[in-house]
Amino acid sequence: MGKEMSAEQPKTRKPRADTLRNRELLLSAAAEVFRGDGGSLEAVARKAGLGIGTLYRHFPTREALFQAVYAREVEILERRAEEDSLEEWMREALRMMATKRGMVAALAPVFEPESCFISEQSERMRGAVAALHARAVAEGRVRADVTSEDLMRVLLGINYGPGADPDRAGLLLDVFLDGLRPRS
Amino acid sequence: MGKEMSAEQPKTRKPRADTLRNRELLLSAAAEVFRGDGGSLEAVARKAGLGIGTLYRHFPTREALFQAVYAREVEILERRAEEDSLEEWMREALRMMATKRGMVAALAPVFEPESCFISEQSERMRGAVAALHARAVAEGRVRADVTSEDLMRVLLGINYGPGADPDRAGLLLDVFLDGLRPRS
DNA sequence: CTTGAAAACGGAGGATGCCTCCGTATTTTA
DNA sequence: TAAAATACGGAGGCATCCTCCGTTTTCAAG
Repeated sequence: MGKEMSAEQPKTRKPRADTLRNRELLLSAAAEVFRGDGGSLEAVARKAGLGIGTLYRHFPTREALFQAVYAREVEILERRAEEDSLEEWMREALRMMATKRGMVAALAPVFEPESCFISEQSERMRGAVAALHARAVAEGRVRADVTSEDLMRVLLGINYGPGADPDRAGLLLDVFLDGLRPRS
Repeated sequence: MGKEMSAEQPKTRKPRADTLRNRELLLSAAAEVFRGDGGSLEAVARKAGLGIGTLYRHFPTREALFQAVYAREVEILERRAEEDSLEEWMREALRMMATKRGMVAALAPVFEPESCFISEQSERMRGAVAALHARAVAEGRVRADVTSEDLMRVLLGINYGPGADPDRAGLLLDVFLDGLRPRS
């Protein structure tokens, strides 16, 4: 808080090339390893052809890695939120999550309910849901006492909760959405 | 299948006293350790003042231990299933689960979606839900395409899924139950 | 191009947890 | 009380986590 007064341009070096390259390597390795349900962090580093230390420097925690892998998909969802209806969108999200189910298992070891991966960076995702939710509420299409975060909860719960079955998730979402309509 | 023909009384010894005592010690230690979210099996054995080997002999797997701790609560639910309505019962189950949320986190490390703790021994719990569900379907009070196992999934999902919030679970269940009524 | 310092890499190693195995101790039965 | 049955304890092999620091790579100033 003392030395650097000026904005932020003067003292920044260009980011090193290997850093960016390795980050990419790690992300794709992680996606592949985690897809197989239950890979270790060391396995990720190995598959990327990098040291374990490098992995930890890029992604200090399990969650950080997970979120980074997910980032791109979230962006897509974010974009779709502008044209889809709430129901369409939730179904789309459902499909997307189904393909990555294994990651949660891999994530589980250090899972803390508090700093859950819903929060933090995926603020953007919540933003997308919030927007859709607000619209739907304004149009009187959904109950007002259910929050957009509740929607996330249900989505994640039927996908990743204990005993979740991707084949049933669609139907369960249908039921929930039915119940979501304002009381008649 | 060859030697012992008669029922099961003749060749059974009396169960050893230490076995029963230790089983109790382990169960209460487990309940306490797991409540604190994220305890190790070795911590359980330590708190019980017993060797890790003893723990494993009593409860060969994480799930076995978890289920044993839960057994009593399940019995209660089983009993209530005979007098409660489906909705009342699910709310009761909700309350019960809320108190034990940490255990799922502790269970997670070896979590296999397949041999999930829903299945296996807690067959009885599923039986209870199944009975309630069958009754409700017969009376035309719920959609027939949702199975009793789906009900468990939702219950567990909104309680233990990522981002679950015990304070919201009740409302979410309400919504789901609303949607569960047959399409008009 | 050279060069030195900033930045990043690699992986050894300490810590912890899982689970098995078997020598020792306890309990039961005769 | 002694033999047989049963249970106990915890060392040890293996896997993973994560940190720490000596070595290597990259950048940019001269």
